[in-house]
Amino acid sequence: MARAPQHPEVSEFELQQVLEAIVDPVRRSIVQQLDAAGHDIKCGDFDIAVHKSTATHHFKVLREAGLIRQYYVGTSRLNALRRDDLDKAFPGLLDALAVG
Amino acid sequence: MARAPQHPEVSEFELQQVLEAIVDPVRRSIVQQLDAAGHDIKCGDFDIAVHKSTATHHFKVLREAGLIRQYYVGTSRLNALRRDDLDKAFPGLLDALAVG
DNA sequence: CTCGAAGTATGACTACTGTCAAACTATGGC
DNA sequence: GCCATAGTTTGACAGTAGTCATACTTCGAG
Repeated sequence: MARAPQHPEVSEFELQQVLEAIVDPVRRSIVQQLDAAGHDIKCGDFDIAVHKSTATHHFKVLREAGLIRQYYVGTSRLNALRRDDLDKAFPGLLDALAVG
Repeated sequence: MARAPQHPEVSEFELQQVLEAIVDPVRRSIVQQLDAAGHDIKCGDFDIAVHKSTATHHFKVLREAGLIRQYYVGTSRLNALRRDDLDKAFPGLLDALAVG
């Protein structure tokens, strides 16, 4: 289990990578659940219809694109939406996605 | 050659389909060129690095998602960005994409 | 210290999608 | 009528991405 997962800086965000991340319905759902909740969510507490290992893959894609920040609390991994960072890099993008 | 290509109504727009359309770099480039130009552009006048038949495919995807409107003038096919319709369906989305 | 819970890593499989080539269609000009 | 031009259609192919199963690691509880 990686103790300190890699997170890109805002300056490193790439639109192409962000779009590829959110185009997947499962990942977009994860982002929307985080946005709607307004608080961080454990990997296991999301409402997604895929296998655990598949979920891990999706979280990794979201993290590497800069959409979420992940950190451990005990054996659980918590996920936070990087709203401020995303608004800085791509103003309006997140809001436009929340609609659908 | 289809004389009257199908275009979806604004009410039929689907975010998933729009995202799948613009996630492709070639297609996003087409949208950005249309946006930057401010006027309609012939299929053959875009600056894209793919074969003619591949371009046809991309235009079709963009059209069916509702991003562009196509109409014939002689043997040429002109492409128009459906900015107003998109702003209605997904406010802020197009602007957020123009940034990158 | 042992066990269960939470998540990760790896490998295999499938399906989709972007790509090109070649043949075809439709329009306008000569 | 003929030909060049613009774009479409069809088929084939390669690469990639989402998926699951299995095995593994790490942490907390008892």
